Amino acid sequence: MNKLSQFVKERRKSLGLTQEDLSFKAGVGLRFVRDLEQGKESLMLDKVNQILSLFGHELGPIPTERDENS
Amino acid sequence: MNKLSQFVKERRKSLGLTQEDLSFKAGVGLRFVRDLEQGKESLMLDKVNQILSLFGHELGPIPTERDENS
DNA sequence: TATATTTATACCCGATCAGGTATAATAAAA
DNA sequence: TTTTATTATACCTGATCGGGTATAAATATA
Repeated sequence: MNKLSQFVKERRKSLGLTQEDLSFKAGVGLRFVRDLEQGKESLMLDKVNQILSLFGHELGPIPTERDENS
Repeated sequence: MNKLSQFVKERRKSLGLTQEDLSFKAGVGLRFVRDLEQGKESLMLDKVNQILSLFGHELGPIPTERDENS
């Protein structure tokens, strides 16, 4: 479970949507939403963006996680 | 040409690397680097991250570009 | 408890990506 | 200019993603 999957899961729940609801609204398959929330690494960029757009977000390069305790 | 492709192209050049150099260092095919820099939308998430990691970055959800002039 | 809802996992298959190669176009250097 | 290096585009193929479906597990509700 990575940051992306956590982000999606949290946003989805905060909107009171099921995975099925989200897949429908985003126009992707239910299986894709599941793979995403389960932290699958090999996903199509554009499909992920279809989902993130529902949350007003998109994928972009961000500095790699620095260790919090350093 | 989107933000991601611009980011990669700029970072690559700032390091004085050719697309071929980058593809080798990242462990992806040359064709992939080209598709990426050309702004292809349908790319594999993990492959993109292989490249971004060389720049100390990774893909993550960012707020969708708000219009600068509003 | 039992029942319904939601989520997780596994399989099959068409569509498509990534790699490889070749060729063309562009840019840089001599 | 010619030559070289780098980038862009097109084709072919194996591998794999995403959709659909089914089933199981987990969670919530009565």
